[in-house]
Amino acid sequence: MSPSALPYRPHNHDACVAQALTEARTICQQHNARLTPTRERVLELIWQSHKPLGAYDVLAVLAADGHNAAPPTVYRALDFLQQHGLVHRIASLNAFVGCTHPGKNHQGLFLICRCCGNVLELTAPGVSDAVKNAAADEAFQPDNMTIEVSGTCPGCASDTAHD
Amino acid sequence: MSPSALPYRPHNHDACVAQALTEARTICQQHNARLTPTRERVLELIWQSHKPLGAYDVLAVLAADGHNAAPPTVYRALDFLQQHGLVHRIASLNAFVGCTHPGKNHQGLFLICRCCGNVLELTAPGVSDAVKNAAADEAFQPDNMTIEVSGTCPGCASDTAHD
DNA sequence: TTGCTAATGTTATAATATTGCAAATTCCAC
DNA sequence: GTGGAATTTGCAATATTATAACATTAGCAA
Ligand SMILES: [Zn+2]
Ligand SMILES: [Zn+2]
Ligand SMILES: [Zn+2]
Ligand SMILES: [Zn+2]
Repeated sequence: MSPSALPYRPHNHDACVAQALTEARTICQQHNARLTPTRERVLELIWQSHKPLGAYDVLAVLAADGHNAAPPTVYRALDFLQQHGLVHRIASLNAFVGCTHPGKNHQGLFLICRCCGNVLELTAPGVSDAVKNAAADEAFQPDNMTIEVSGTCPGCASDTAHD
Repeated sequence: MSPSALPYRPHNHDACVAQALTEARTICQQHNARLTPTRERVLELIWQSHKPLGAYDVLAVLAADGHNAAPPTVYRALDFLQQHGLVHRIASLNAFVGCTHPGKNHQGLFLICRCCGNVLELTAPGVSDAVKNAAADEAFQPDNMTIEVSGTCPGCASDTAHD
């Protein structure tokens, strides 16, 4: 199994978070963008697991933090993070997940487990090429793709196998 | 250009609608499902163009019809129509569009024009195979795919070409 | 300092979707 | 046809997700 399959097996998730935050700082510096405390905190929360988090979930944690935030605070932070390629929005869930390939130019494909909720982001150039070809056949100029797959991850499949 | 590229060029759209309704009746009969007046009317409204329609847009037209409907009426009708493969929900737009391949077993790929709003549904087996392969490489069992591409359709591209 | 821009706070509201229960309709066996 | 089950609809309330509009503050440079 490829090492990218991280969410599906035990791993040192604190290291995931730490790395994501470090990379985010670097990327924001390169972009001359300010990773303010609120933005950084939101990113950290999004990374608290490999399960997508809703904007209002983020909001609730901020509130618990003592940060008296309103929805726009969260949505603005999320917009910023998306803009800089640090998080992705999962359209089929109205939720957000940390990008596992930040800084790299990539088209994500998301494998969403219905059972455990974890999301694995793949780069899948083969898929985006196939989509581009299909679009080109219709003379359509793509500019953004949403590719999301719901199903069962290997962990959950083996859990339920011995029923 | 393939004949499926219908929304992007002038065509007898009344014929589109009529055919969609006829096929819907047939399919519901085959499924032993009841295409009630409300459901049929909602399907007709969804088909009023090749642009996806929001649930509340449908609701507004029903209201104008004199039908005193509440949101659940519309969402239930849309659920029914989705269940029977007569409409698709476009996750990136929170809106619904008529299925152009009803009755056929297919995985849709949607080309969404940002400019005119029209959506072309493709079957694109190449794409779904590529997605299935990518999923299989991670031992993931897909069960539903969302593949949506935003961009510029050929009509809109040629309109803006001579700027 | 002053003035500019980006970022945040705040309030309100818009837009999308669901729950739960009661009433009506339709279906089907008898 | 009639009774009873199952499906469909009506309806009120509410949940969830997202944005608009405007005031305030922080960061930064001339
Ligand atoms: Zn992790
Ligand atoms: Zn990514
Ligand atoms: Zn048409
Ligand atoms: Zn379809």
